[in-house]
Amino acid sequence: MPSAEQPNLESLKSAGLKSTSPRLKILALFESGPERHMSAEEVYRLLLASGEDVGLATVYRVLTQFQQAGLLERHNFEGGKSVFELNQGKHHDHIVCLQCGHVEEFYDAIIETRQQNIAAELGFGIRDHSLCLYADCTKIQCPHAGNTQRSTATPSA
Amino acid sequence: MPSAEQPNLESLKSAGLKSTSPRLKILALFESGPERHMSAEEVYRLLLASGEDVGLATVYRVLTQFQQAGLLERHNFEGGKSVFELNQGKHHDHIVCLQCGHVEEFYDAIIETRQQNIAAELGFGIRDHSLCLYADCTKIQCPHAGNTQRSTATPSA
DNA sequence: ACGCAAATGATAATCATTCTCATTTGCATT
DNA sequence: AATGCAAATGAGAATGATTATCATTTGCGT
Repeated sequence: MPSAEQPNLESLKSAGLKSTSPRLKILALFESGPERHMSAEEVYRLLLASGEDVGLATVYRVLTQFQQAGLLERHNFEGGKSVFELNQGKHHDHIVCLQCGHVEEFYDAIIETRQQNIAAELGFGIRDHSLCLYADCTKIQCPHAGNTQRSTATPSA
Repeated sequence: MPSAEQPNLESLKSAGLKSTSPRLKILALFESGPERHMSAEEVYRLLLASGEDVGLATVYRVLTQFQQAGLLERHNFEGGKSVFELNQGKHHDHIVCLQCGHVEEFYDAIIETRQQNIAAELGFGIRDHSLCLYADCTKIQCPHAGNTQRSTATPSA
């Protein structure tokens, strides 16, 4: 027998979390699911669709635990619901489709540097930051038309 | 008698909104109140505190109407609630205290330019964007300690 | 196999916000 | 100044996302 290779079990263990069925399934969904960025309800629906029987409350709990453990990142884009993605270590910003909520990623070294400089100029350190560009589905040929989006949601500046 | 000078009445009129007591009071609060950035509930509480009798639903309605009319800007920072500020025409980004939600403003031409470039590089136009830096109260000597902040709120990147 | 703390799932509760609807009010017109 | 009516208001119900509660189940060390 070859030596075991179960990164998910390891991730959970090192996070102090028991290796349970819902947790493994949620982690697997982020690692090999159809979408990198998912809300709690999307995760819930995908699990139900694949025949898994997990409660919505558990999904919320697990997502929050994973976020606190550093396995996932949480984003609060427009639309009123949190979106999660696998924490891959590499920082990046986002561009979100205002029509369907689909997310694309980008990274710009100049902006990152500038943010640090601004923080320094203002005399304090940034704990975190959020940069999100909003665009229309039509412009980015987004393949995810017709999703949910809160009606009154308006981009903040 | 000198010629009338009532910018608020004008603002409402040109927005197609009737000049009512709640609207004038809310507008006045943003123009000369203690805080440039306020949530619906903060507005509501300040009005109650100053003896005005407006309903919370009306505050929400009026804020949304003002935003749609271009009188106010709406921001969706961390903390789960929308924050409004007078639309002064000059675009700026924000730095938000993670402890109490107090907001400071800044503008950086380099970042603005860079965002346009990124949009161009990715091949589509930005409709809007949101840049927000998050810091701790302690670091910015924020005078507004002990306010509300959703416990699970986490900065998005 | 045991035992117990941790985890789960169903449901109630909470929070911000919007909707409903009966009553009131601004304002243009007599 | 009196009238009329659409627009606005306010109280409370409804909604949507998320969290808390609590009895039952399960992972895992002994």
